[in-house]
Parts: sequence; structure tokens; C-alpha cells
Amino acid sequence: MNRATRKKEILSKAAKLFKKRGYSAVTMRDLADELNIKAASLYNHISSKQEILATIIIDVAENFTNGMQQIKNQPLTTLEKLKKIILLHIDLTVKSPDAMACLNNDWMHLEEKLPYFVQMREDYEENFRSILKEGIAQGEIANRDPEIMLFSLLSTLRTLYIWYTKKDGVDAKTLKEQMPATLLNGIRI
Amino acid sequence: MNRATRKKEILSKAAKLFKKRGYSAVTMRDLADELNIKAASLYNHISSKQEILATIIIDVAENFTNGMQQIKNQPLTTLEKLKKIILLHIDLTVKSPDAMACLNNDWMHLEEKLPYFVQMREDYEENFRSILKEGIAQGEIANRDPEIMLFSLLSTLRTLYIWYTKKDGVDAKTLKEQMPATLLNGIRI
DNA sequence: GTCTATATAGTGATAGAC
DNA sequence: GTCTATCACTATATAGAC
Repeated sequence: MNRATRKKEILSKAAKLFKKRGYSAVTMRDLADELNIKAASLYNHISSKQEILATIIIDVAENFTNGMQQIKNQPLTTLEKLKKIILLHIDLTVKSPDAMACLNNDWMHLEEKLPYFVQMREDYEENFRSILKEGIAQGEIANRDPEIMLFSLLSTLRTLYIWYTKKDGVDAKTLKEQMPATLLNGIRI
Repeated sequence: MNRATRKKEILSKAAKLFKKRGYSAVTMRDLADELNIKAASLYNHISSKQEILATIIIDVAENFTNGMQQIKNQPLTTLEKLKKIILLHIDLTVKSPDAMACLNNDWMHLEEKLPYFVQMREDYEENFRSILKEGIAQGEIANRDPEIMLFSLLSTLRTLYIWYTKKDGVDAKTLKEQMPATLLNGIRI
């Protein structure tokens, strides 16, 4: 198997295992078994277990950062921006549910890339918070504690991967159709 | 220090460490350091690392089960029942945020107690789902996919501990006053 | 009730043959 | 590109002294 394809396969299987048991509980031997090779062979493709984790998480995190950058300065109402943010979360979750789980559960095991990740996450939350406050100021959304609205929205969006990948869970189409209304009705005037 | 107090202290410090880094990443030496004793001394109070995890998680899980049992059969409207469920989550989170984190993030590392836990969690979700469906049938809440409403509510309630323990986070009083309205407005007619 | 010492079984990662 | 063999280290847990 060629080098690039094998590496992608390693990252994909690793994300799947990390989602199921967490980064610390997955050994290089577990990962190798999943690929039907020996643990030592993994090191022909990656340099460390840590590199695997960082690659998985930073890739998704940068997708969120880029998505938010595109949304925040568009000439849209607050509710339109929030709808786009909700759809961004749904799209990224549907595209890589395992990587979303890693980002949510294993980010604290990042080493070299930890400060970079934390900065991206803080910026993302701050942009989200600004949009909510803007909506309150303009009378578009309810005048309640923006911190409560923020965490209610983010909690749901960040854990979408749990419900999306569950048997008898919800499919992508239903999510895109019903999620924005369910979440936005909770905060709109 | 007397035996019962020491054991409680071990469970408390363990929950705090598990919340921060996850069960698998915390060693018995880490835990012992936190208590200023040696790892071997822990075994005079507990029989295994696994026992610590199970004690922490099952205790909170049984609190949820008991709370739900008391709520579901009371002569209340759906919205009143949902408000009581929301307050149950807030109360348990404020009481033991670290144990809530363990329950959410480390339940899959339970061994002997895993089936018991999974059954409790499934029953809890099923009771929650029934109450939502009852509300839709009686025209009290919006006629949307109950699965989406369920996961939106549960995601927020289950991750309350993240925001409650955060610096600049939300305090218990604000939560109890604003959380029910924010969440229920999203689903009520 | 805590200690030191240790048993036993992994852990991530490297060297070098094929 | 994968293998076997192995290194240096760390994990949970026990035995027995104090």
C-alpha cells in the first residue's frame, strides 16, 4: 500500500479507537492490530503516538476556525449567522465524527500543539459570544445571560457526534432540517 | 486519619484528577502524590483503581435514577416535569461536578459494573423520551423530532459541569433561574 | 496506616534483518 | 514496508517491615 494512503488509514483507525476508549487507553499495539500489522511497522508512517493525536485534532480545529472566519464578517443577521454556525458543526460532524470525538475528549493530551489548540478554541468561543451579544443588542434574540445561551448551544453542537453515530440515532438530513429551528427557537425573541 | 474519612478523600481527589486527565491517564502514583502518601498505601483503603472509578460513577448514576423515578409519576404537566429534570441535573452538577465529569467521560472504562450502568443510563433516557412524547401528544411542546429535542437537552445538561467549574463560568443561582427558560423555550409551543 | 521493595505485565519506541 | 527482538520505562498491585 502506498505511503500516503497508509498514513490516512492509520489516522482514520486511530480516531475510531480514540473515540471508543480515549487516547490514553489505546496502545500502539491496539492500533496496529486494527490494521493487521505489528506496532513497530506504524513508525514507518508516523513518528509518534502524539503526532497521530495532534494531526487528527488540529485538522478539525482549523476547519472550525476557517468556517467561523468566513461567517462572522458576512452581511447577515445574527440569526442567519447562527444558522450557518449550526450547519458548520453538522457538516464537520457528518464528515468526521471520530475526529470530532477526539477533539472534544482528548484535546488535553496534546503536548506541543496544546497552546495552539487552546487559542483556536478560545477565539472560536469569543466569536460565537460576540455574535450572540450583537443579536441581543439589536433585539434579535432574547435578553438572557449570553453565557448560558452560548454553553447551551455549544454543548449540543459539540456532542452531536455521539448521537449521529449511535444506532437509531439521527441522520444528516433530519439534523440539517430540524436542528437550527430547535436551537434557535430557544433564544429568538 | 480515620478510615472512612481517608477513603472519601481518596475518592474526591481521584474524581478531580479523572475529570482533568481521564481515568486511563491518571496513575495510582499521581493519586497518591495528591494525598502526600505512597501509591502502595492507597491499597489499605481501596482494593483497586477500578473500584475507585465504579464507586464514583455508580453513586451519581443512582442519584439520577432515583431523581427520575420520583419525577416521572408525579401529577404534573410535561413542562413541569421537564423543569424538575433540569433542576435535578443542576443540583447534582453543583453538588459533585467532578463525579459528573467521570460519569460522562469515563463510564466506558467500567468493568464489572458496566452493564448495570448502561442499563441505568438507557432507562433514564427512555423515561426522558417518554415525557417528551407525552408533551407532544398533549400539545404542550412543539411537534418536532423528539430524538433531536432529547439529545439537545441531554447534551446541555450532561456537560453543565464544564461550564459550572470554569473560571468566569456561571454560578448555581443564575443557572437555576435561567436554564429552565432557555431550554424549555426551545421546545414549548 | 504508611513505608520500602518487588513481582508481573504492559508501554512507546528503536535497530536491524528481510 | 513489515517483521522479530529488544530497550528503557512505567503500570497496577502485593508482601512484609515498622
